[in-house]
Amino acid sequence: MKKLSLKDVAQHVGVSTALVSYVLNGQAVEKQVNKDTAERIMAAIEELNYTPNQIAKSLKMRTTNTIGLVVADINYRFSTGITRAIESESKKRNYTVIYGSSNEDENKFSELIDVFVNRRVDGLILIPSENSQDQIRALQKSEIPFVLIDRIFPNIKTNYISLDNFKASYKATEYLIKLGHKRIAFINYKTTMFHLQERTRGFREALSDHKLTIAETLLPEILSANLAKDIQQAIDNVLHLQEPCDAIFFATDTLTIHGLKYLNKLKIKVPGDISVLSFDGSDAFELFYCPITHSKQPLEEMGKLAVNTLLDLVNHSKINMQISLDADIVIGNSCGESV
Amino acid sequence: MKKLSLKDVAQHVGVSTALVSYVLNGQAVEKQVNKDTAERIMAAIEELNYTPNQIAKSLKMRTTNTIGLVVADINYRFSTGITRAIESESKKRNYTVIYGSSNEDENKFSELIDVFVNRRVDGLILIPSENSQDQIRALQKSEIPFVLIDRIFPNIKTNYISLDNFKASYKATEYLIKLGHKRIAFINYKTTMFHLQERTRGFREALSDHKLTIAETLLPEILSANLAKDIQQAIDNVLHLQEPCDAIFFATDTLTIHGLKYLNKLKIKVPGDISVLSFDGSDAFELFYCPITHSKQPLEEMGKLAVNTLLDLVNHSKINMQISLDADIVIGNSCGESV
DNA sequence: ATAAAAAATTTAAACGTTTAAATTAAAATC
DNA sequence: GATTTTAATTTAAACGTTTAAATTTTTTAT
Repeated sequence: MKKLSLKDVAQHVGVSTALVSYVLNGQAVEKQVNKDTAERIMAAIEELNYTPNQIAKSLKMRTTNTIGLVVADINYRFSTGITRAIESESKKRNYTVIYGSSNEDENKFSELIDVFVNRRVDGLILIPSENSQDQIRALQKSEIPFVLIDRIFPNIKTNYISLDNFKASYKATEYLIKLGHKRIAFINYKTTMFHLQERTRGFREALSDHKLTIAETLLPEILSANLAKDIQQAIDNVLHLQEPCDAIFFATDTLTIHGLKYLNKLKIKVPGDISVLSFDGSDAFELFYCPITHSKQPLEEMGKLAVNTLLDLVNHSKINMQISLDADIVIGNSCGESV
Repeated sequence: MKKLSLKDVAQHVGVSTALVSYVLNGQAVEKQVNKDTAERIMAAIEELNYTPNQIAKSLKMRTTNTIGLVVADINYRFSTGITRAIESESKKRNYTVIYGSSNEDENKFSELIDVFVNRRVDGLILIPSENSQDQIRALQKSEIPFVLIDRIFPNIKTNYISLDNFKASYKATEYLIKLGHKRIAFINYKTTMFHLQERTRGFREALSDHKLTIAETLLPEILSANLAKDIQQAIDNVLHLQEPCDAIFFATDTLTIHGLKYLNKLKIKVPGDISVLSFDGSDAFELFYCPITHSKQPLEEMGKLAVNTLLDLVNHSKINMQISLDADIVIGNSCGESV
């Protein structure tokens, strides 16, 4: 059962390939194809069950109707959420997504982009890994459209859809403060990534705006290479200060998970002994005995906006979009809300 | 910065496109290209930073070096695990994966396959949704190679990589029995899917082989459309029999999660009040107070085998592979192990 | 020096589309 | 019925590769 070509259906109808192409692409009226002929062609397409060869089409049109998506790690809840949103929005717009995960490795990130560019994707949606500025700059020099999601580089002017991490963190911190917490620890990665630094900045500013002192001992930094141990160390430290802390705000869901595991191990009760607030939720929270209060990113919206922005760029609009969205706080019971 | 073509580098060197193509594809010696010329061409490729247009190449070669992957739902742990494995193995073999999620919808499943086929993927790796037999049969008639993972149709002879679900379930049940449990409930979906039915079969056979009576009341069936409520109902039922059950074996990780949430709510302690065994693990288990004993599928291996089998097929080997793998039991403490 | 053999290179068609331009057929106008 | 206008269709080049076959150049043998 050889795949048939447009030529085959043209021959079958007894007409040139041009006509078939016209009716196939809905240009029948525009190109003044005889109505009767058009119908015969349509019928033949149906009958022979012909589907055009996208590869040939792509070559001719110099566009592939394909979006390349690089996520930071497929195992992140953020990644699957955003991927789902991007995929469904792309499909609506008749685009296919090619997909890859950098696993937080800048080299793999670059490789994936190269592969996608060679495949002539029409555009890229990227969650860049740390230290990939050079790669992003190189991309800018090429003419291929791209938009960043989630993580951005403040020194590089690109199109992006991101959370207003500063604001989200500020608000979440404020939420803790208003519940009466005075000694709040903020556990974040030691990182050069802007979006995470912004979370720290938001935390600090909220404290100082509410006249709380910022104790550096309450701001431990975790090395992701040494995640589990560093978190245990950090928690031990903030719990054993002479003025111990009354709440911990974790800067990512992964940090929260590791933190809660350790608190479980120490038999420290949430929120009885200590309050916990998480940046981002996780399926893993579901089985914790106490619903974890967390700020929640609008993944659906981000994905949708990313696709729409990208496709605008693909269609040669000269827009320049820097979109920052707000997070919601999902209120659980881990900050002592019901007390 | 216009993308340059093979012709451009040919002109730059002052040579025909054929030669450039030969050295580009490592056929320099075979095609007796002058060593010096070959070097000049290489140099030019480097200098101009030329990369071939994969689209044009695909059109000519009638192969795209692309694999289409359809998973059942991107949010399943199984999906992300297998995707990761497939992606990394594909990359090793110089293939790109195009990817989509059917969200357990047979129509979306079909659509995705159509899109991929139109894109001329070289082959497909599929986790079929329920009721997609017709689609699979249709695929068989086309000449495109594919392999199923995880879920298979016993009445259709296809290449597949799957778990031996019967055996895995049998062994897991046996594990419970050997720990002394006598009244074991098995909570599964009401489904036509073979792999899940096999789990039930394994459970039943293990019981009868160990001379335990099979009480139908201990085998509730859950409608996935009514997941949360059905599970609560099911748990209520098996707990309030006159001879109540001493262990629950959940047939999937999702069922386990919902089950544990409800047990939490009822303040029923695991394993103190009841033992719990899960088919497949989940990140969500991490924060449960008790490590959940579960059988674990070899995702890495499955993904790798799927890619290798598929690529064998793509290369016209006439193999016929039905591979069934064994699961491991990851021992936690939820079946009363340490008592 | 010439013929034959081997090495190096080029030519040109093909993959399956799209589409501007050219051509032909039909209808309208005088 | 000749001319113009409009409608319908075809032609052919192009997209960027690959590769069999043809051609040219160089080397070897006589």
